[in-house]
Amino acid sequence: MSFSICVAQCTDSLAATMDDQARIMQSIGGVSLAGHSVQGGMALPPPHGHDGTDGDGRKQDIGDILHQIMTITDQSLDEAQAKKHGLNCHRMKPALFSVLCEIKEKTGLSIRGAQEEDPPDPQLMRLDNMLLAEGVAGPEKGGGSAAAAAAAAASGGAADNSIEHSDYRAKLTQIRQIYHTELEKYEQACNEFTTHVMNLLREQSRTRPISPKEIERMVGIIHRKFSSIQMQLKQSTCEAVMILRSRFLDARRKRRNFSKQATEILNEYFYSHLSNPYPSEEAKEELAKKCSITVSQVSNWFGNKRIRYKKNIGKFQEEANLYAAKTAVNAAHAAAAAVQNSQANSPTTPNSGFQMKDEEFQLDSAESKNTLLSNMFTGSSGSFNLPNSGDMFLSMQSLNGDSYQGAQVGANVQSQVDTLRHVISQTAGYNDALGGNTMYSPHGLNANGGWQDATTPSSVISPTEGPGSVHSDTSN
DNA sequence: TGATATGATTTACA
DNA sequence: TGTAAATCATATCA
Repeated sequence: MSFSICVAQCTDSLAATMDDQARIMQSIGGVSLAGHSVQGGMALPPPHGHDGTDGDGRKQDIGDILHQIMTITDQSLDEAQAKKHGLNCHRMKPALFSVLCEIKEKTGLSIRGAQEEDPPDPQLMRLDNMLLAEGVAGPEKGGGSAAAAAAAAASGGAADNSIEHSDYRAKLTQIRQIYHTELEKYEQACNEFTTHVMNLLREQSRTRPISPKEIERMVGIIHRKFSSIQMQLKQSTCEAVMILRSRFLDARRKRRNFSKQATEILNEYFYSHLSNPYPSEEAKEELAKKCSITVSQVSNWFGNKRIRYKKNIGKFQEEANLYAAKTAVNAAHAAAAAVQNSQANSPTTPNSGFQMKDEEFQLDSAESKNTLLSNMFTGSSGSFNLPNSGDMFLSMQSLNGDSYQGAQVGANVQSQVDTLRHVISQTAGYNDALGGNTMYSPHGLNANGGWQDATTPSSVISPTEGPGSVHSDTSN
């Protein structure tokens, strides 16, 4: 393909040079080398018709010379070498050489085509940069992980994502390998051809005047030819990478819904921070970890949630109540655990039972409290299902950054009790909420639709909030 | 199959 | 740079 074109062009160039030489030889006139081989066994016929009148004869001569040139390859290598040697040793050779130099100078051959250094091709630079950025060119750095990682960061489903990611990387590695193999081949071919041409020219420089500069120029031409071929290779590689990437990104657009658990975790955080639903970076990371999604997905989710909640608060009322109830149950669990811990840690405590101040409820165990609260929320014992309330509670604990700390339990007991009482008093109104009254109010929203204190995102890790204050926002 | 839900992307802005 | 808002594109459901 391009290589053969290049070779053909170089061969043409060489043939043209030889043709020039033949013409020069012809024009030398007085210098006769009759009887001796010239240039690879080419015997110059005796000059005739030099007065310019015998045009046909001259044409015939040129025809003969050309014929001899064309039949050079018919001769054996030894024969050709012997003839060349004969020419080099000829007594008139220096004279011939100087004449050739003179003619060359006159015809300007030595400077013909001389050109200054080309500036770096911007297109080539762009291609190089892109290949470098994609990890195809340059040192291997995990197979162009940049694009894959960027795409992976924005896509969901950790497991599926990693499969897609590895698939992308495998294909990119394949492209990289092919690219490097081809590049190596081109470079090798370029070097071989350059060496060959240089040897040829050096060889010829003994017979005809060829300056090192000219050799350099020829090498430059060859290199330019090969670099244009390399550019085609780079362009093809870039296209392949772009296609691969677009396919990968297209696949990424096929979204999958988050798992139910992930949505619950996110919703819990959202509704428990309703007054300021702006998780900090740490909170986002924590949530992302818990939900097996990425931080940017958490950000997306909160962005969507905020806007959709704000747009249609009524629609989310039920959901808000649901999560408030869950939070309440969690808080109840926390309170119960706190009490139990407190009892266990303080055997001298006179009050052995957990009693509400108003004596309305006596909660002996977490289970009974859970059942009781569930009943309260739903008005019946079965309609409000909290299958994972225990798990949810655990997740809420860690979500808030504070693991339930036994050491602080004693100090927090009172606040836990207060919280529980608060929750219960709220849940008492939940039945009303089901009938149209609302337990949740968009209290976090300003009159102009913005969240209060939106500029100071809350953190999952909030030292001022104890486990019982998980729902601190919702309980307002 | 259309309506709705939902995750992702884009654009503008402070 | 993070967010609001609009919008797109796909998933899900009746």
